[in-house]
Amino acid sequence: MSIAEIAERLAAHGIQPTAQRLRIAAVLLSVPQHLSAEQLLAQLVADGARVSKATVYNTLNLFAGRGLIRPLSVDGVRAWFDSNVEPHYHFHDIESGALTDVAVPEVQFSRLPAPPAGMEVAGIELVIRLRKAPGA
Amino acid sequence: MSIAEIAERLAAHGIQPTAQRLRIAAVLLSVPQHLSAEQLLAQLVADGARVSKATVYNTLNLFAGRGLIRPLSVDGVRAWFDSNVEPHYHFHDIESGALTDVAVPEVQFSRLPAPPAGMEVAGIELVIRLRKAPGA
DNA sequence: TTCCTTGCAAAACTTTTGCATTAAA
DNA sequence: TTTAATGCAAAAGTTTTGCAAGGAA
Repeated sequence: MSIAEIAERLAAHGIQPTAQRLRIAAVLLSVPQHLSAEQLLAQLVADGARVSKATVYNTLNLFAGRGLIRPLSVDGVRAWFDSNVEPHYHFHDIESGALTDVAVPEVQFSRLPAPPAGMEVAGIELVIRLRKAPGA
Repeated sequence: MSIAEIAERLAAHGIQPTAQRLRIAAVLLSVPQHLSAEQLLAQLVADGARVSKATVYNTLNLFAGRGLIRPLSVDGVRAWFDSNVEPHYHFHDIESGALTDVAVPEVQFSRLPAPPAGMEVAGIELVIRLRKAPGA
Protein backbone atom coordinates (compact mmCIF):
# COMPACT_ATOMS: atom_id res chain seq x y z
CA MET A 1 0.00 0.00 0.00
CA SER A 2 1.47 3.34 -1.03
CA ILE A 3 1.83 6.36 1.24
CA ALA A 4 -0.86 8.08 -0.78
CA GLU A 5 -3.26 5.21 -0.30
CA ILE A 6 -2.58 5.12 3.42
CA ALA A 7 -3.15 8.86 3.66
CA GLU A 8 -6.41 8.35 1.83
CA ARG A 9 -7.57 5.72 4.28
CA LEU A 10 -6.73 7.97 7.21
CA ALA A 11 -8.60 10.84 5.59
CA ALA A 12 -11.58 8.57 4.97
CA HIS A 13 -11.73 8.06 8.73
CA GLY A 14 -11.29 11.73 9.52
CA ILE A 15 -7.71 11.37 10.67
CA GLN A 16 -5.04 13.97 9.92
CA PRO A 17 -2.11 12.30 8.15
CA THR A 18 0.96 13.21 10.19
CA ALA A 19 4.34 11.59 9.65
CA GLN A 20 4.02 9.34 12.70
CA ARG A 21 0.48 8.28 11.91
CA LEU A 22 1.49 7.35 8.40
CA ARG A 23 4.36 5.23 9.69
CA ILE A 24 2.12 3.56 12.24
CA ALA A 25 -0.66 2.94 9.74
CA ALA A 26 1.86 1.61 7.23
CA VAL A 27 2.93 -1.09 9.68
CA LEU A 28 -0.57 -1.92 10.85
CA LEU A 29 -2.19 -2.01 7.44
CA SER A 30 0.62 -3.63 5.48
CA VAL A 31 -0.75 -7.05 6.32
CA PRO A 32 -3.78 -8.20 8.33
CA GLN A 33 -2.26 -8.84 11.74
CA HIS A 34 -2.64 -8.71 15.49
CA LEU A 35 -0.27 -6.43 17.35
CA SER A 36 0.20 -5.13 20.86
CA ALA A 37 1.36 -1.57 21.45
CA GLU A 38 4.79 -2.79 22.48
CA GLN A 39 5.18 -4.98 19.40
CA LEU A 40 4.15 -2.14 17.17
CA LEU A 41 6.62 0.23 18.79
CA ALA A 42 9.40 -2.34 18.47
CA GLN A 43 8.72 -2.75 14.78
CA LEU A 44 8.64 0.99 14.21
CA VAL A 45 11.94 1.46 16.03
CA ALA A 46 13.44 -1.44 14.07
CA ASP A 47 12.32 0.28 10.88
CA GLY A 48 14.11 3.43 11.98
CA ALA A 49 10.97 5.46 12.61
CA ARG A 50 11.09 8.35 15.04
CA VAL A 51 8.06 7.67 17.25
CA SER A 52 7.53 7.78 20.98
CA LYS A 53 5.67 5.29 23.10
CA ALA A 54 3.05 7.89 24.02
CA THR A 55 2.33 8.54 20.37
CA VAL A 56 1.94 4.83 19.68
CA TYR A 57 -0.66 4.50 22.42
CA ASN A 58 -2.42 7.71 21.48
CA THR A 59 -2.49 6.74 17.84
CA LEU A 60 -3.76 3.22 18.49
CA ASN A 61 -6.59 4.65 20.55
CA LEU A 62 -7.32 7.24 17.88
CA PHE A 63 -7.37 4.64 15.12
CA ALA A 64 -9.54 2.30 17.15
CA GLY A 65 -11.97 5.11 17.99
CA ARG A 66 -12.31 5.92 14.31
CA GLY A 67 -12.78 2.33 13.27
CA LEU A 68 -9.54 1.96 11.37
CA ILE A 69 -8.45 -0.92 13.59
CA ARG A 70 -10.25 -3.12 16.08
CA PRO A 71 -9.22 -3.64 19.71
CA LEU A 72 -9.25 -7.24 20.89
CA SER A 73 -9.62 -8.69 24.37
CA VAL A 74 -7.81 -11.98 24.28
CA ASP A 75 -5.97 -11.86 27.55
CA GLY A 76 -6.44 -9.71 30.59
CA VAL A 77 -2.86 -8.53 30.40
CA ARG A 78 -2.57 -6.15 27.49
CA ALA A 79 -4.59 -4.79 24.61
CA TRP A 80 -4.34 -6.22 21.13
CA PHE A 81 -5.26 -4.51 17.92
CA ASP A 82 -6.45 -6.17 14.77
CA SER A 83 -5.83 -4.41 11.49
CA ASN A 84 -8.66 -6.40 9.98
CA VAL A 85 -11.88 -4.61 10.89
CA GLU A 86 -14.10 -6.87 8.83
CA PRO A 87 -16.22 -9.18 10.99
CA HIS A 88 -14.31 -12.31 11.91
CA TYR A 89 -13.37 -14.44 14.91
CA HIS A 90 -10.22 -15.84 16.45
CA PHE A 91 -8.42 -18.95 17.53
CA HIS A 92 -6.22 -18.29 20.54
CA ASP A 93 -3.42 -20.70 21.38
CA ILE A 94 -3.36 -20.60 25.17
CA GLU A 95 0.23 -21.70 25.42
CA SER A 96 1.92 -19.55 22.80
CA GLY A 97 -0.59 -16.72 22.78
CA ALA A 98 -0.80 -16.92 18.99
CA LEU A 99 -3.91 -15.48 17.38
CA THR A 100 -5.34 -16.84 14.16
CA ASP A 101 -8.28 -15.51 12.22
CA VAL A 102 -11.46 -17.53 11.81
CA ALA A 103 -13.48 -16.40 8.83
CA VAL A 104 -17.13 -15.54 9.31
CA PRO A 105 -18.51 -18.42 7.22
CA GLU A 106 -16.63 -20.87 9.47
CA VAL A 107 -18.99 -19.97 12.29
CA GLN A 108 -22.73 -19.97 12.01
CA PHE A 109 -25.04 -18.91 14.75
CA SER A 110 -28.41 -20.55 14.40
CA ARG A 111 -29.53 -18.66 17.44
CA LEU A 112 -28.46 -15.50 19.22
CA PRO A 113 -30.10 -13.81 22.20
CA ALA A 114 -32.02 -10.59 21.70
CA PRO A 115 -30.23 -7.68 23.34
CA PRO A 116 -31.85 -6.26 26.48
CA ALA A 117 -34.47 -3.54 25.97
CA GLY A 118 -33.01 -0.25 24.80
CA MET A 119 -29.76 -1.88 23.81
CA GLU A 120 -28.36 -2.98 20.49
CA VAL A 121 -25.53 -5.26 19.53
CA ALA A 122 -22.36 -3.30 18.83
CA GLY A 123 -20.24 -6.31 18.00
CA ILE A 124 -19.61 -9.96 18.68
CA GLU A 125 -16.26 -11.15 19.92
CA LEU A 126 -15.69 -14.87 19.68
CA VAL A 127 -12.44 -16.42 20.88
CA ILE A 128 -11.90 -20.14 20.59
CA ARG A 129 -9.17 -21.17 23.03
CA LEU A 130 -6.86 -23.90 21.82
CA ARG A 131 -4.57 -26.25 23.64
CA LYS A 132 -2.37 -29.06 22.47
CA ALA A 133 -4.43 -32.20 21.87
CA PRO A 134 -3.57 -35.04 24.27
CA GLY A 135 -2.43 -37.49 21.61
CA ALA A 136 -0.48 -34.89 19.63
CA MET B 1 -23.12 -21.85 51.41
CA SER B 2 -21.60 -22.93 54.73
CA ILE B 3 -17.93 -22.83 55.58
CA ALA B 4 -17.89 -26.60 55.52
CA GLU B 5 -19.37 -26.68 52.03
CA ILE B 6 -16.86 -24.14 50.80
CA ALA B 7 -14.01 -26.13 52.31
CA GLU B 8 -15.38 -29.17 50.54
CA ARG B 9 -15.40 -27.41 47.20
CA LEU B 10 -11.83 -26.28 47.69
CA ALA B 11 -10.79 -29.79 48.62
CA ALA B 12 -12.56 -31.15 45.57
CA HIS B 13 -10.25 -28.96 43.49
CA GLY B 14 -7.15 -29.92 45.44
CA ILE B 15 -6.90 -26.62 47.27
CA GLN B 16 -5.84 -26.40 50.93
CA PRO B 17 -8.51 -24.54 52.89
CA THR B 18 -6.69 -21.70 54.64
CA ALA B 19 -8.50 -18.90 56.41
CA GLN B 20 -7.92 -16.40 53.59
CA ARG B 21 -8.90 -18.82 50.87
CA LEU B 22 -12.13 -19.62 52.66
CA ARG B 23 -12.96 -15.93 52.98
CA ILE B 24 -12.15 -15.32 49.34
CA ALA B 25 -14.11 -18.33 48.17
CA ALA B 26 -17.03 -17.32 50.37
CA VAL B 27 -17.30 -14.01 48.56
CA LEU B 28 -16.76 -15.43 45.10
CA LEU B 29 -19.07 -18.38 45.44
CA SER B 30 -21.85 -16.74 47.43
CA VAL B 31 -23.56 -15.67 44.22
CA PRO B 32 -22.67 -16.14 40.55
CA GLN B 33 -20.86 -12.93 39.76
CA HIS B 34 -18.08 -11.20 37.87
CA LEU B 35 -15.37 -9.57 39.95
CA SER B 36 -12.05 -7.91 39.41
CA ALA B 37 -9.23 -8.41 41.91
CA GLU B 38 -9.67 -4.90 43.22
CA GLN B 39 -13.42 -5.30 43.71
CA LEU B 40 -12.89 -8.57 45.51
CA LEU B 41 -10.29 -7.04 47.82
CA ALA B 42 -12.56 -4.09 48.56
CA GLN B 43 -15.39 -6.40 49.52
CA LEU B 44 -13.16 -8.49 51.74
CA VAL B 45 -11.84 -5.42 53.52
CA ALA B 46 -15.39 -4.11 53.90
CA ASP B 47 -16.31 -7.44 55.47
CA GLY B 48 -13.47 -7.03 57.93
CA ALA B 49 -11.32 -9.82 56.51
CA ARG B 50 -7.59 -9.70 57.03
CA VAL B 51 -6.26 -10.32 53.52
CA SER B 52 -3.50 -8.70 51.52
CA LYS B 53 -3.61 -7.69 47.91
CA ALA B 54 -0.90 -10.20 47.02
CA THR B 55 -2.92 -13.00 48.50
CA VAL B 56 -6.00 -11.95 46.56
CA TYR B 57 -4.09 -12.11 43.29
CA ASN B 58 -2.33 -15.33 44.18
CA THR B 59 -5.56 -16.93 45.26
CA LEU B 60 -7.47 -15.83 42.18
CA ASN B 61 -4.77 -17.33 40.01
CA LEU B 62 -4.77 -20.49 42.08
CA PHE B 63 -8.54 -20.85 41.89
CA ALA B 64 -8.56 -20.17 38.17
CA GLY B 65 -5.78 -22.69 37.58
CA ARG B 66 -7.75 -25.33 39.45
CA GLY B 67 -10.98 -24.59 37.63
CA LEU B 68 -12.86 -23.18 40.59
CA ILE B 69 -13.42 -19.88 38.82
CA ARG B 70 -13.06 -18.75 35.23
CA PRO B 71 -10.95 -15.81 34.05
CA LEU B 72 -12.65 -13.53 31.55
CA SER B 73 -11.18 -11.25 28.92
CA VAL B 74 -13.71 -8.51 28.46
CA ASP B 75 -11.48 -5.47 28.36
CA GLY B 76 -7.77 -5.11 27.86
CA VAL B 77 -7.45 -3.24 31.13
CA ARG B 78 -7.84 -5.72 33.94
CA ALA B 79 -8.72 -9.34 34.54
CA TRP B 80 -12.21 -10.42 35.49
CA PHE B 81 -13.18 -13.62 37.20
CA ASP B 82 -16.45 -15.42 36.87
CA SER B 83 -17.59 -17.61 39.75
CA ASN B 84 -19.81 -19.48 37.34
CA VAL B 85 -17.63 -22.06 35.62
CA GLU B 86 -20.47 -23.72 33.76
CA PRO B 87 -20.37 -22.97 30.04
CA HIS B 88 -22.09 -19.70 29.26
CA TYR B 89 -21.55 -16.42 27.44
CA HIS B 90 -21.74 -12.73 28.18
CA PHE B 91 -23.33 -9.47 27.28
CA HIS B 92 -20.93 -6.57 27.82
CA ASP B 93 -22.30 -3.05 28.12
CA ILE B 94 -19.56 -0.98 26.51
CA GLU B 95 -20.50 2.18 28.33
CA SER B 96 -20.99 0.94 31.88
CA GLY B 97 -18.77 -2.12 31.67
CA ALA B 98 -21.57 -4.25 33.10
CA LEU B 99 -21.38 -7.97 32.43
CA THR B 100 -24.50 -10.11 32.13
CA ASP B 101 -24.67 -13.84 31.64
CA VAL B 102 -26.08 -15.37 28.49
CA ALA B 103 -27.23 -18.93 29.02
CA VAL B 104 -25.95 -21.63 26.70
CA PRO B 105 -29.32 -22.41 25.09
CA GLU B 106 -29.62 -18.76 24.06
CA VAL B 107 -26.78 -19.28 21.61
CA GLN B 108 -26.63 -22.08 19.12
CA PHE B 109 -23.73 -22.68 16.83
CA SER B 110 -24.82 -24.48 13.72
CA ARG B 111 -21.25 -24.47 12.57
CA LEU B 112 -17.88 -24.20 14.25
CA PRO B 113 -14.43 -24.50 12.67
CA ALA B 114 -12.34 -27.59 13.32
CA PRO B 115 -9.31 -26.76 15.42
CA PRO B 116 -5.94 -26.84 13.65
CA ALA B 117 -4.14 -30.20 13.54
CA GLY B 118 -2.80 -31.30 16.89
CA MET B 119 -4.96 -28.81 18.74
CA GLU B 120 -8.20 -29.14 20.62
CA VAL B 121 -10.75 -26.64 21.79
CA ALA B 122 -10.15 -25.68 25.42
CA GLY B 123 -13.05 -23.29 25.62
CA ILE B 124 -15.19 -20.80 23.78
CA GLU B 125 -15.46 -17.22 24.92
CA LEU B 126 -18.30 -15.25 23.42
CA VAL B 127 -18.82 -11.61 24.31
CA ILE B 128 -21.71 -9.69 22.79
CA ARG B 129 -20.95 -5.99 23.06
CA LEU B 130 -23.93 -3.79 23.74
CA ARG B 131 -24.53 -0.10 23.26
CA LYS B 132 -27.54 2.08 23.80
CA ALA B 133 -29.98 1.74 20.91
CA PRO B 134 -30.40 4.96 18.88
CA GLY B 135 -34.09 5.35 19.56
CA ALA B 136 -33.86 4.51 23.23
C1' DT C 1 11.06 -29.51 61.88
C1' DT C 2 9.47 -28.99 57.37
C1' DC C 3 6.54 -27.28 54.10
C1' DC C 4 3.16 -24.18 52.62
C1' DT C 5 0.87 -19.70 52.98
C1' DT C 6 0.62 -14.90 53.94
C1' DG C 7 1.70 -9.93 54.27
C1' DC C 8 4.29 -6.23 53.09
C1' DA C 9 6.86 -3.68 50.07
C1' DA C 10 9.12 -3.28 46.02
C1' DA C 11 9.39 -4.26 41.35
C1' DA C 12 7.61 -5.09 36.79
C1' DC C 13 4.61 -4.04 33.32
C1' DT C 14 0.96 -1.59 30.69
C1' DT C 15 -1.24 2.62 29.76
C1' DT C 16 -2.29 7.53 30.47
C1' DT C 17 -1.18 12.29 31.30
C1' DG C 18 1.24 16.99 31.87
C1' DC C 19 3.83 20.02 29.63
C1' DA C 20 7.19 22.12 26.74
C1' DT C 21 8.50 21.76 21.92
C1' DT C 22 7.60 21.08 17.21
C1' DA C 23 4.95 20.82 13.17
C1' DA C 24 1.08 21.91 10.56
C1' DA C 25 -3.05 24.67 8.96
C1' DT D 1 -0.87 33.04 14.23
C1' DT D 2 -3.47 29.64 15.98
C1' DT D 3 -4.28 24.97 16.56
C1' DA D 4 -2.99 20.30 16.74
C1' DA D 5 0.44 16.56 17.37
C1' DT D 6 4.63 14.81 19.38
C1' DG D 7 8.26 13.42 22.73
C1' DC D 8 9.77 12.86 27.08
C1' DA D 9 9.23 11.89 31.66
C1' DA D 10 6.41 11.19 35.29
C1' DA D 11 2.33 9.30 37.09
C1' DA D 12 -1.32 6.02 37.48
C1' DG D 13 -3.19 1.50 37.46
C1' DT D 14 -2.67 -3.58 37.44
C1' DT D 15 -0.20 -7.68 38.54
C1' DT D 16 3.86 -10.27 40.09
C1' DT D 17 7.69 -11.28 43.05
C1' DG D 18 11.22 -11.50 46.97
C1' DC D 19 11.55 -12.37 51.42
C1' DA D 20 10.74 -12.60 56.25
C1' DA D 21 7.23 -14.06 59.38
C1' DG D 22 3.40 -16.98 60.58
C1' DG D 23 0.78 -21.24 60.59
C1' DA D 24 -0.25 -26.08 59.62
C1' DA D 25 1.13 -30.87 59.10
